[in-house]
Amino acid sequence: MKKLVSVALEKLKKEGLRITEQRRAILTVLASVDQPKSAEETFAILPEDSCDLVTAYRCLEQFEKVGVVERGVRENGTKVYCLGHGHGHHHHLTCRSCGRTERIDLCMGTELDAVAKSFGFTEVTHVMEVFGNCPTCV
Amino acid sequence: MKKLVSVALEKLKKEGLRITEQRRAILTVLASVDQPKSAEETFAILPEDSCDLVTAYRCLEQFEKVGVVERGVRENGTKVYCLGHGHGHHHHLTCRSCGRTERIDLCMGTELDAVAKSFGFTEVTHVMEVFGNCPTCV
DNA sequence: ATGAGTGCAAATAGTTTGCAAGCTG
DNA sequence: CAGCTTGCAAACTATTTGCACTCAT
Repeated sequence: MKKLVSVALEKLKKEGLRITEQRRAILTVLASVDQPKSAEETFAILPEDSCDLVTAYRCLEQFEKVGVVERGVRENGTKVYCLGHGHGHHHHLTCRSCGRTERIDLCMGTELDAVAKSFGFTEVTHVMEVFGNCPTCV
Repeated sequence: MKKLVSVALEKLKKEGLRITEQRRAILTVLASVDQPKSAEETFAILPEDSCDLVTAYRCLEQFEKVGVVERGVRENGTKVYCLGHGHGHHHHLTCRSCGRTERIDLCMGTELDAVAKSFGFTEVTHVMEVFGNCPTCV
């Protein structure tokens, strides 16, 4: 998991962003969990006084901008972020009641790109989240 | 377009929901636009004093619960709703700057269902939105 | 030293809730 | 006429912004 953090930090540097204790802490949290987290959740896991909640929001936004983290959306609209798990783009299956998350590699990014481009759209991105009730929560 | 509204009203009745002027107005708006709208946007299009913004929120929530409308999420997390266009489940390609929306029939709901069920998840739903910059906005 | 990054306070956007009054079936 | 619906006010959650100060480079 340590590696994920240093790779991320490396990328930050490459993109001209500065490396601070706060950013290192946030990335460490994201690397230690296996599910996408919202800014507030990430903040809650952070060691006491690592940084301000606002900083968490700002950092995550920056991280996303340079591609260090991927952003998803919860069923209720909350934005969530996760490190690329070293495997780039992927999606998640999340339990509505307990939040348990499984990784899904299924993705039709290529097809979507093609369709979007046929409409003349550029810089195509997509958000996809799958929700359900997991076996232990039924 | 009129037909869409009456079909929807019919469904409401079948589900035990009451038919009011407010609901009719909201459905009429959704039927008249070809893109998913948020509660606030829908409210803004509504003829003056059709109903309260809160009512729009509540109605859309009810509509979704009984399957009269489908819910999606914008890139920024805003919830959006649209009538089924009479063709059930589908997705959208939305321009980030002007909001222009194209319908996409591409969907891997079946595959997602299968994967989710293999994890033991039930009541599987998914949210997918595609974003890009449309040709006239470049 | 200089501008990116941070903390704190306060403002926003979007949405939800409580409650009394109104209207539908 | 019972109870689903609505309107209004107010609370809330998630997120953003302004500004002075600090720290990484």
